[in-house]
Amino acid sequence: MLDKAAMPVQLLKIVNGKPETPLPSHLQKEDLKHLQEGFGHTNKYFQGIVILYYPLTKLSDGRDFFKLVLQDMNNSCSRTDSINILIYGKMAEDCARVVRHGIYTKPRTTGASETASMSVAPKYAYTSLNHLKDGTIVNLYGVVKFFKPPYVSKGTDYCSVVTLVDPSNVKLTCTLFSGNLDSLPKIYKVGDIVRFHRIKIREYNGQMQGITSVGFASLTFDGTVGAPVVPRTSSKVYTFMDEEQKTVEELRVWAASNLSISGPAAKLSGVQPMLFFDLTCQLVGKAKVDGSSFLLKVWDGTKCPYPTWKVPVEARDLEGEKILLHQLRNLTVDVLVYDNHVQLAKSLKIGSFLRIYSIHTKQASAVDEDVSHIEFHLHGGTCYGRGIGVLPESNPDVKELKAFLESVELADSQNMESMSSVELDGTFNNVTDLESHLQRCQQLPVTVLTDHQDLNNTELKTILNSTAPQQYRIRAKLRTYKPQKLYQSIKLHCSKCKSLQEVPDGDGFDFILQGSAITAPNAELQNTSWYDSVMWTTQDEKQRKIVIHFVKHDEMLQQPEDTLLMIEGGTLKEVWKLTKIFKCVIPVRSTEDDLELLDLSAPFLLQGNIKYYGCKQCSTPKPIKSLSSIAAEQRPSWEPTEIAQVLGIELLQYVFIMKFTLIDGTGALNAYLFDYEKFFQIPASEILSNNFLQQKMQMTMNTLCPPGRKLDDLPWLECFIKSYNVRDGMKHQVYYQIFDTTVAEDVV
DNA sequence: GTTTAGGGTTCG
Repeated sequence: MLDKAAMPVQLLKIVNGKPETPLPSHLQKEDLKHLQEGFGHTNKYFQGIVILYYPLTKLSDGRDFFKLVLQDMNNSCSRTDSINILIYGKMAEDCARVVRHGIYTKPRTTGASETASMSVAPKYAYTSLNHLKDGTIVNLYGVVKFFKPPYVSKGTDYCSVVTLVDPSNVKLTCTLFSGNLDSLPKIYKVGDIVRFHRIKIREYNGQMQGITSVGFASLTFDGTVGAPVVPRTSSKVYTFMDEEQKTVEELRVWAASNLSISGPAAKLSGVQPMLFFDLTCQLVGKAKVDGSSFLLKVWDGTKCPYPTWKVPVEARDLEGEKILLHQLRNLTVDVLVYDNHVQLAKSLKIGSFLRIYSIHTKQASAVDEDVSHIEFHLHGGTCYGRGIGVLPESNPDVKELKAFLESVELADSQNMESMSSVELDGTFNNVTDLESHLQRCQQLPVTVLTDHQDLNNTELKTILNSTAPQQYRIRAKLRTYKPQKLYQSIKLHCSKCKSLQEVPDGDGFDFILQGSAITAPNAELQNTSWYDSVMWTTQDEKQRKIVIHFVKHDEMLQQPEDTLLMIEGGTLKEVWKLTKIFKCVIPVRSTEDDLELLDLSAPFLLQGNIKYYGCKQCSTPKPIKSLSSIAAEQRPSWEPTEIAQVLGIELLQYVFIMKFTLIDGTGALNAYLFDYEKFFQIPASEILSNNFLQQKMQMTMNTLCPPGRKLDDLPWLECFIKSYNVRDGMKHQVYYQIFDTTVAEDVV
């Protein structure tokens, strides 16, 4: 490549290892080890891979200067495997231009470094995974497709196995070793993005393999589109600038549509027997069991719906806060870890946040048990990435978990406080006293009125014998209720035609999205005065076209959390991911002259976890351009009601519909609860997508109607009910509905 | 100088 300074720079295309156009015959290839100081090398050439290059700079005499490092790809393990090349003058500029275009990452054009250092930051060259060659040491980027969190190997080091993919669709499995746990990449989930420097490439079993070499260093990034690009690393010094940021962002977008990344992680409340899953949790206690197994007591704030096993251990072997272990005894689960995981498990700190990968839930029953229980095992070995990872407090999943655990702990400690005050109070010396105290508590109603306190109670018998319509105040007990599965109580209600309908499931939405993706995007509807559009085609064989229209405000794009966007051709997963980042997402498709909403069986708007639907009967969808009127407002709030109104959509409201069977000793009647939010103090719109609220509602219902209680022991409810007539042909019936009533403050 | 593991679920 370098012959005489006057020779113009040419880019040679290498096909099947040979230059497409042959090199001049007088040139001879020279091996790096035959180069000698002080010798002329006229008519010789050296071939190598650009592993590093520096920005083109000007010397004090005005000449251009370019430095790059080439590595001999056939000889990279020897000590003299690379050569520094310094180029001056016109050729420096030409060479810099060729190098920039020949490799994966493009260099910045400015020379400023982010650090205070005076030195010029080097430009690393990155090899894409389809261009790896045996025996080379390279720098590369990849999306994590599979990984084994660091574990203790049988040798002297920790080991972590990581499989990467990149947009060339080539996979590379890397086996990384280090005596220092901290210097292995901090990968927490599939989809994370890594940058490896100085990884050695070898061929193993007919495939390329990566392995740590001297000076190996890594950066790891969250793979979520839109998340901050913050590297996780143990290196104190690393180069990371605009190009690197751009590369990570590009890989995120690529991964989002080309890699299947599993959805939200399983919680203890969602475990099923006989499966493997990853659990994100906090360590509450640990204990040695025997030589080959070790016990971890963990919780994630949710309750496992099955009885769980308790591993018997000596009390003195159990490490952890005794009080907390007792308080959380019904929420913690015992995880038994085996063999190679024991050493790591022993070293874990109580209180730390863990992700336990590929836990096995096993159904079993002990001899003295009637019902079976669930056991949690982390078997020996590292198949499927089985292992334990410690998550830092800065991890977004940990932040979310912490907030959740704090809310659970708060509720729990309040109960503990009231219990201990009862227990500590001298008046309650024995069980009978305690019971009578509890009974007195039960005299207090578990629901209260929000209005009409001056009205007197009416007995149910009197109400049943009266004509409708009328309103009453009652004091009654909740004998039973329907539906027992609380999520079934959520319906969609149209306030215009009064119809009720089931909340559609995700499959129907997926089907409608798939159907709409057939419609080709209309280029004329992109980049208008009120939105900017971005279109791309997926890399897979489907070649799907996706367009995102970002609605502007004052001709400017807003922050993602304030932005409404419309999407054409997206999948369920893509739409769902966008809702995590942007304020509002509206799925649309192109017509000849405007974008339009999809079928109203699909949500017309998604905000956070909430899907908003329109009434098919009462809506008259208007062209999408009607939205521009909201975009032009002073501060667009993107309220669903307002969006629905301008789009001609009759917004369906989420409601709880339940049937309460009430008794008071004089009679029994069924009263309907029709509630948006007031009764449970939980928005009906949020409950389907919020596990915590579902548990909260279940707890509320357990207080109103404690399972397994005798009639006498049920708590009292204070309610307002109204009677009304329903005539259906010849049939006439009186119905009752609860209103102006809410669950008591101490019950919520 | 340079092993370890080299992805693909279970003894308990």
